[in-house]
Amino acid sequence: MKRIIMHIDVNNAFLSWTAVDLLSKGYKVDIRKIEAVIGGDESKRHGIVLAKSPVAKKRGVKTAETLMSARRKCHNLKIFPPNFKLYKMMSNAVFSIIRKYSPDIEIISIDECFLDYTNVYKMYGDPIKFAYHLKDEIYNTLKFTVNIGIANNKLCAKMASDFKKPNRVHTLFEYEVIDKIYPLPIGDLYGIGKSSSAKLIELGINTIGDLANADEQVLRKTFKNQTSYIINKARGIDNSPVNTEEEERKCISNSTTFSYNLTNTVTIYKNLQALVENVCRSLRSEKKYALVVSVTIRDKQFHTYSKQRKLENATDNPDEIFKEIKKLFDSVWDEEPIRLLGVGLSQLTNERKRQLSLFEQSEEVEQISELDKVIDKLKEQYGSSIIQKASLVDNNVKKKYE
DNA sequence: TCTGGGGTCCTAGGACCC
DNA sequence: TCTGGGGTCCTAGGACCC
Repeated sequence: MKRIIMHIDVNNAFLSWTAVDLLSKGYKVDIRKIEAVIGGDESKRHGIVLAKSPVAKKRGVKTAETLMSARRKCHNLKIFPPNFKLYKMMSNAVFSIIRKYSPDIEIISIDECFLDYTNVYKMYGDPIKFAYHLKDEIYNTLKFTVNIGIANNKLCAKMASDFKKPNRVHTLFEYEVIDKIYPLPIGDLYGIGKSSSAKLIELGINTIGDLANADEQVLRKTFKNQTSYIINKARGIDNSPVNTEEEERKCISNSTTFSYNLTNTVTIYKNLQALVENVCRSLRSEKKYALVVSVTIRDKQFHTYSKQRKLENATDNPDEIFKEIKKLFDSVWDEEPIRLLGVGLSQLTNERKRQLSLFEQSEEVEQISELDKVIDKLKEQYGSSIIQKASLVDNNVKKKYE
């Protein structure tokens, strides 16, 4: 028997969620119905579009474009700041409605998930009727709309939910693939971005159908061993299972774009240290240890480069990680003014796997870790400003005078 | 003109070993 | 003077997604 998979996607999630929040606070305008976007603070150089209203979209506003450019397209554009705490709450609310019907869901981002309907088919019946019911229940309960795509695999369910928006249910069953997606431009295929579509168009492949019928040997020169994978995607073939288990995190990172470019090493180190503290907090909350640490630098020309190093032993110790980060930074920075700094941890393990040297006391290592855990607890209860390492108590962190 | 932040996965080249 | 081939690990960077 064929699987039945649904993909549930909140329409313009950040903007819808902010709209609902504003209306609940007495705001008179539904920002979904005007030229509006959710965007960062331009004075902090975070000035890009995170989400757009359908009206703004009609005027050509695209996600991730600059607010400056969006304003040129919409002369009455209203810009609202993001509220990630609110978004997390809204996200949890929608997933818990879906989870009432089946535990077989895979959450793939803050605003979308897959539901494997196969096992509950007998219980709830016709998937299309069910999808309409679910969509309406979400709207009636939470006051925002979703799109639902129904198909025989995840890829097609995802493609289907991306058809006409908002507030729609679409199907893309195996027998509908040729009619419904073969005519679409190649860039509409999930996983084919700007770079790959440019290469494909160069090869005369303009639609998903062109790719589905392409000569594998010809594509192999460009796409190597990804070739049959992307051709299968164009044909709507995807056997990946709905992954109910929460995936273990594979990396943790934190980065900041500064209001002003940094050149002063004292300020740079303080910011690197703050980034290290952040990633280490996440690391400890996951009860993991990192084997690889990396630093990323973006300079004022927007050139981005990085350096990483594998450690002898996995660690969650911020001082140890900061020492490495500082070394990596010193070895790679070319003294160009810095726009962004990032710190990353990867190859995460569940054990410290630490081979103690002869003179190292195991209790000492434990104590450091225990102290950090206590600090985390305090921060959790009283907010992150309650306690800071002495070296971080300095207003200069993230406030630049350069 | 201006361009966020957090992820995952893949490739390519060099080092190193047998 | 001419110089194998695999295999694995590490690092840098790019592509793609939301």
